Amino acid sequence: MLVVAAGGGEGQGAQGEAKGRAHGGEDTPAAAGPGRARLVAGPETPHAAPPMSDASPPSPSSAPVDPELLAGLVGATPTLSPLETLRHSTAHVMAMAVQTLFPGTKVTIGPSIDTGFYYDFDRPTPFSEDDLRAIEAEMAKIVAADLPFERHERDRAEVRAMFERMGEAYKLELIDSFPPDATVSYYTTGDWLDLCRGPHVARTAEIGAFKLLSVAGAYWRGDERNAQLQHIYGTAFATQAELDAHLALLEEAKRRDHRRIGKDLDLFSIDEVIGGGLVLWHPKGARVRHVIETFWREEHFAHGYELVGSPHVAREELWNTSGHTTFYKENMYAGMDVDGQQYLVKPMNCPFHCTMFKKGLRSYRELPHRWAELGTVYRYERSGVMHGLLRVRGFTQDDAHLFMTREQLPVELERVVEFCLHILRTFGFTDFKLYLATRPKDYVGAPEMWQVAEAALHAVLVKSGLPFEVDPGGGAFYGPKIDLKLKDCLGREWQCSTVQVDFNLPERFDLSYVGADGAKHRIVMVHRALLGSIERFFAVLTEHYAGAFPVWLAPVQARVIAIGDRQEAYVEEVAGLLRQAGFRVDTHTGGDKLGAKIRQAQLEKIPFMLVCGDKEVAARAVAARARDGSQLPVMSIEAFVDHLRAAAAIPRGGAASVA
RNA sequence: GCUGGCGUAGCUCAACCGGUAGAGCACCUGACUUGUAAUCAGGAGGUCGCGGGUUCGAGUCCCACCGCCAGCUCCA
Repeated sequence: MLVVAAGGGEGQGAQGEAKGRAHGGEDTPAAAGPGRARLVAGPETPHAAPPMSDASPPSPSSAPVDPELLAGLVGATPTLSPLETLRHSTAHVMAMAVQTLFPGTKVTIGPSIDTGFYYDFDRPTPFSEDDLRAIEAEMAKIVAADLPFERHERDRAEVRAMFERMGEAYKLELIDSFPPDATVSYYTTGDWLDLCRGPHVARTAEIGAFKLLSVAGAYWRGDERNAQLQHIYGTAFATQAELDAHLALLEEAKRRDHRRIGKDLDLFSIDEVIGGGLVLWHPKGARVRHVIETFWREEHFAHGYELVGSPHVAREELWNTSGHTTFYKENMYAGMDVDGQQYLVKPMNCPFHCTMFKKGLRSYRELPHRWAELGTVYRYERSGVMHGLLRVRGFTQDDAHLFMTREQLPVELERVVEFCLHILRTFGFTDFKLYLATRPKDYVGAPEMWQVAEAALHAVLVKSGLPFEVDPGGGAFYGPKIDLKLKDCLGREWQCSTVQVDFNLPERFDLSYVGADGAKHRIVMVHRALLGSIERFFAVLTEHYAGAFPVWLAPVQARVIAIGDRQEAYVEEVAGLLRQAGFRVDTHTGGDKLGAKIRQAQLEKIPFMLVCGDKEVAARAVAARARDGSQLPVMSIEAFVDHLRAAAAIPRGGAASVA
């Protein structure tokens, strides 16, 4: 029943939080910046309930590399794929070109990455776009010279002395981080050399097609307390055709950018006067959102959930109880004084649901409770990280909290994952990859409970038949979790869904139930979000469909078009009938030529255009054109209603969408 | 937040070395009454992101600020 996802992909859409240690707590107070409206930074790992794993910009996903592991590799040549080797060699050629053209520039590191390579340089003046072209030209010369890559191994002191003479301070720092007895290698390319453990292609002529794409600041070793370097990013492939294909993919991604489409189709906007990361939903976007949310609510009722609601603010005491004022301070906005009481804007919904659960004595007979809410939350994000709808400061989570006995956990987890896949498939996604994050070093809760939960999560993953990876120690301090990433039509991965077991809040809120034995037992709690946030999911949907939403989601499903003024009354009548039948329909009458009316509807990506001329009026029919340019036979209004009804049916569970 | 780039009409963009802001689309009006991706003509529309400064004169140069875009440990 479960579809197995394919491998590969671009690896976009992961985000810091996907790593389990939610990002907020890692910000130092000093780094917090002038977010005046916030509380003072706090130390620990944030709670990150149904973690807003949503709002992340497309960014490469990767596992952190353990420094000790790295140290163990020193001297040894790592295994790289042919493409990785080629890219790494291209990075060397770029560094050589840079040091040739810009003497005095210091080199740092230049690895291959999923989509190409980069090299970070230390140079007082920044590189310009023109510099990139000059560097490319110089690289071409090096490739044409067909210089050999030669590996040299020397003892550390010797190599160190060499780089010291060269004034390559960063290389010295790297060498000093190696174990004392390590053999250190470097590679030469002609008369240029670079500390490197390899491997490389044999000769520069083996380097294929490459292109330098951008230059930006990057911190030495990724730490913003370190010097900022110049990061030149490029990509390389074995053949020009592959490079062209990659560049075409980048163009396609640009064409599908939800910020572009959001503007073109008048779906949403973000206004600087309102504030960064705060979204205005225009009528068309709000209409799509309404369809998403209506479907979401109906499905939740159908799957044993109840909908609940909670306010946007609560007294500070609530957040003290939940612990947010300690471990989530970083991401919370400063409160407001109400009658002498401090109120804080909610960054999460869970404390409300927990409070609700405590109303009354709970029996095992009534469990589990599955309480869902489209809850709008606000979280501080640093100004540089906002990105369209993908990373915002105010967003609506499709949140739910499940309160249960520990015995119910395995079954409930399985139900949640199945439900999640059902929802995502309905929206047209078919490729998924799951990640299980297990107990970290610092954690709360009983080890045996972790064991039970991790085993249950693992069983769900296996049963799903979907590809998954385990991230040992990647769970939140309060419980293990499954993150689900979906792949869009360009193969990019996006994290939306998350299912997290929480051993923390039931303790903090003292959530319990009376068991069959008459005694009180601790509740087991699960947080989950399926779409993640409505904003982020909407962005992913928009990019996946390039704005041509499936009929059931399209803001306007059909436009009735009059060829001339004579059909205007008929057009309004047809539109009225379709609206009465429950469809989203508008009209286009007036002086434009038919071609112009068609063109406009095409640009708006409206699924059906119903052309009405004198012939259609006489026959009480419509001539429908689909947005793919195909022509439906002229049919009666009633026949078209049937056609549209079929086309607009919600493809529950993932039937192919029509038109 | 940091580094770099950018910010001109609703949108996409022009404006040489500083000389007093322009086009297309969209919008409004009129004409046209049209058969499947742009009919024609006219009109209106801009504190050139904001605030200072230099200059006889600033969209253009300088400073500060705001915003947007890209990047910010896939590791010698």
